[in-house]
Amino acid sequence: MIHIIIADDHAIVRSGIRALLEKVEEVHILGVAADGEEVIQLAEKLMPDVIVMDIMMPRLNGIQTAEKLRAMKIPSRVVLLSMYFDEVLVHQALQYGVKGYVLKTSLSEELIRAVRAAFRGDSYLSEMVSGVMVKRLNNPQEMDSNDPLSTLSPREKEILKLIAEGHTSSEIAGMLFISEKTIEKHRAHLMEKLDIHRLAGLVRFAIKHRLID
Amino acid sequence: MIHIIIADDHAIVRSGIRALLEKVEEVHILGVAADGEEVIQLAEKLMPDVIVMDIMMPRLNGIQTAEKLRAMKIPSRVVLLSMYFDEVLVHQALQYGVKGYVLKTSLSEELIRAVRAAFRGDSYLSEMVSGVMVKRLNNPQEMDSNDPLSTLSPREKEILKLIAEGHTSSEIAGMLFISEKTIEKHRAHLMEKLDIHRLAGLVRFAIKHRLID
DNA sequence: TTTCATATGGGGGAAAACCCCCATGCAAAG
DNA sequence: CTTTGCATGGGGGTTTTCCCCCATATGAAA
Repeated sequence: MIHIIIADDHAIVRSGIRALLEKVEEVHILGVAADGEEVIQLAEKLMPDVIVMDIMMPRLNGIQTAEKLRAMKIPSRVVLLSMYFDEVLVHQALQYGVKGYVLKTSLSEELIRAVRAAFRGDSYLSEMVSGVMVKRLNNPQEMDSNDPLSTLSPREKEILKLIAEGHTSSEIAGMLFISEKTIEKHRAHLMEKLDIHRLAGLVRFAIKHRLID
Repeated sequence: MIHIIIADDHAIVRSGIRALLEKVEEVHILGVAADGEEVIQLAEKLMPDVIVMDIMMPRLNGIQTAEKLRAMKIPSRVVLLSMYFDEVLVHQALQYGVKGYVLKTSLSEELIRAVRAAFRGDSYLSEMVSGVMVKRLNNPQEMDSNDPLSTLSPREKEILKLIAEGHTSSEIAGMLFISEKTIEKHRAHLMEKLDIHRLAGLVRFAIKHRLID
């Protein structure tokens, strides 16, 4: 029997995951929680084998909760669910002994696989996640990036901002008193570094990282 | 029997909601979809009684999908699921005949209630949602008009979303099975209506008005 | 009934973005 | 002292955007 606690701040998602996991025979759901604090309290009392929780929760988030569980020497294995793939979060999660990192876009079978692996003490990462992490291990130091913005030089950030504001390369060249070719060079370099190959993507990146708006 | 289609871009959530609704006896799940386009195709073929879908999806979002279903005279009732409460979205949703607006933070019983209400032709809004909407009805005129999104046709909004997601005109033409020239025409029309004459501006507009991100 | 918005489609062309190739100078790090 | 990253600049080419011109069909509104 795998004894499980489920945590997600969205009650419907919580119930959905519960219903999903309950279809697996060897699974028994001990309880559910809406945030990390509740997880801690429940875990202390119920000693689950596996805790399946969303990474984005109010009060204590998934990572912080995993950290605290570890500090309290609660032996439950943690499987994190995440909306997006975030390299930094995965990295942190693994440091705190998290056994699974599954994207919500993954098939439900992946979640079940992750739970089983965690129960055995093994790790399970969504394919997309593990792929990038392996690449990571091969060249570890290069960009310690807690933030992709930090991989950009000041000049690149300046130009990215102007691009995202809607200026053309020739306009930017005029503003900065340098050649249009240089702007294009920076633009290409930006795209390569960020692995974004379309203007629309650059604009979204700039907004997301608060260079504009 | 209530015949249902479920749509959410996160496979795990999708399966979870499916498992949840399948526990209700009179419910039968006809199919699931990952975005609005798939919903349209499935709904046309399977004629579900109720469509339960997330409001935030790639390609066609929940609101746009409801709008399109209505335009196509598909009689299925729509229940929208949303992460958070957004007055403008609820207002739009109700305009397009959406029968239910349920927050993901609601209890799963609420979703079931909403599905049953929709099946009967009634409406169901999460408590928090209905409260604010009633307040709204008491002073109706003030808003509604200055929303530039409302000046766009459904097709234009659909295409704006795809543009902002970073697709080229030819890609979009391929997705929608229409000519690249028509996409360019819509694009030009969009820019004229919004008085935005650069791609970067369109992306910022789309994000600001929650068509994406 | 005529007009208007919507949605569809096409030709052509200038500008911008995007993709290679090439190079120089400087400063920091190995 | 050589390498590496940053910033600068150019040649040349394809694709995409953006701007005109043109058109047809439908359904709603005036």
